[in-house]
Amino acid sequence: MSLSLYDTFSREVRSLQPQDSKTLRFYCCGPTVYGPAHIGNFRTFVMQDIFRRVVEASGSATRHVRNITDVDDKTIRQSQEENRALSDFTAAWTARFHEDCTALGLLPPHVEPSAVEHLPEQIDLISRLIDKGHAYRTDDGSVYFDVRSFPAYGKLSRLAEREITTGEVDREQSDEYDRASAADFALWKAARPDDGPNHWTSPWGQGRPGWHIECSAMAMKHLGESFDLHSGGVDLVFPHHENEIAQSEAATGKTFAHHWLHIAHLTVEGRKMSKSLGNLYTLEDLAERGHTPMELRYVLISGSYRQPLNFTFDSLAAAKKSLTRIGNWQRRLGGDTEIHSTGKGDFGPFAPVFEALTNDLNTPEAIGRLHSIGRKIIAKAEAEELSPTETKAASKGLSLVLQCLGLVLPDPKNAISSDADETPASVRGLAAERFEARQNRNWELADKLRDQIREAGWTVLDNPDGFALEPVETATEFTNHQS
RNA sequence: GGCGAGGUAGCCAAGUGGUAAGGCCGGGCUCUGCAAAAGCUCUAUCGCGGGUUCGAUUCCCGCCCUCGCCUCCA
Repeated sequence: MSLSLYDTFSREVRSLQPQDSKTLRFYCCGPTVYGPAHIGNFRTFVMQDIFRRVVEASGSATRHVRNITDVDDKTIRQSQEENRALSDFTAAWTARFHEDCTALGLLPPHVEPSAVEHLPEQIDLISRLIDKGHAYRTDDGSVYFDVRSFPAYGKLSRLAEREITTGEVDREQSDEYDRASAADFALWKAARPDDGPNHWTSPWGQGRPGWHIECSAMAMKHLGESFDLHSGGVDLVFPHHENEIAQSEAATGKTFAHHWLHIAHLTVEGRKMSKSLGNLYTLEDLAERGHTPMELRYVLISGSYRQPLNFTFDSLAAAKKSLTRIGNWQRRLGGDTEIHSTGKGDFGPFAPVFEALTNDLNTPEAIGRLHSIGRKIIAKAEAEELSPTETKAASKGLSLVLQCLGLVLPDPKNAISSDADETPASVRGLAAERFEARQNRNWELADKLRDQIREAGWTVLDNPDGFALEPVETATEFTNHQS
């Protein structure tokens, strides 16, 4: 395996190797399930997915753990407001999250632990910290991590202690929990009246876990006390990951994660996403505008994960075009019928694409190379300068490379016969008739039938060997809706 | 204020100490009964000012501007 990857901790690009030289074990901070995830969240998950695919295609096995945060301020507050049981509430949003992930072609993690299902592990970890003098209980029954007991605190985000503790005064006032030092953070929060029934028994009384502790406990349980890589969005560097390091390493004395991967944020039309700006989009929002999840995936990988990426509806439209184009190449090369479960294999002429991915997951470079290599190959194919062997190699390489990128293109064969979708049989019948008319060079009838199909709300697109049908809206819906 | 990232064609976005990938849009062309696709092709000297160098967009300094994080937001 030869993947080099930027590491937030050392701040350099380092070669990544599984510690046991077989299985790369990594943890991803998952979603808080209190609403639909937005496209910015998915940038992180998509990049983590690419990471995994590249590792696996490089010949290493993976163990991928991504948690579900189903107990915290937001889930509790929101479920209370809606008068729903917390578990029902989070189960529904978890299901929605899974649907979105599937639509985006994300490989499911090997383990997807939930925070409420790991309370014993969290309580145990907190106890260890108290025993070692790294945590203390307050009068109200909460437990805090004592930042001063862990001198290395701040090493990931490189904040000197002085900076950590200044500027805390305002917030401390509004915080209902009392703590010894402003930088200390909650491991266990005592139950409050507005938590409703959402509290659990602990040695320190009724309450619930703090946010950070769940990831430490679950990562350790499913990956061991020391594992290969941890990742999340950049905003998690501080405080979340900093706190995870503190808790975990204070408890175990071992290096928590050996490599830290952080994905930069997505901006929308040049601005930070926020509810007040009304530019927080979900997959559903994009679908309403006629865009597919794969188009979004393409956009999300069109920039370097280390740089903020500017999402625009123009780029979504561009993605649609590019995907169509690549799909056509696939068809022209005859398609690749073999299944490549792990993405391992001979990339043939597309090897440089994969190579770009192993260089710090350079997805934009990979896409660039994919286009230039693909174009050349198709030109040769058109000129009939491609031998059957070369065609096969190109077809397989293209298929493998697309798999590494997680891009699933619509099967052109399905589009031609249009039997896999919800096209009405009547429309399909008309289109079939029209195809026959065209074969007989009966242009008059063909044009008439096309008009009829259009009246039924469908656009018919001719191919040399068949036809495709598209609803009229989606065929024309790619203008920029932003004002 | 602290820490960090960045300013590359109309838009999105890579990259390199030796005169800039790719995609979209736009122009030209080919093919196509029409329409749509598809294929080919054209379009930038890299925020500003210095410095180092034979040579900088790429390294250093200064300036201008944008953005992120700074306690629970991917």
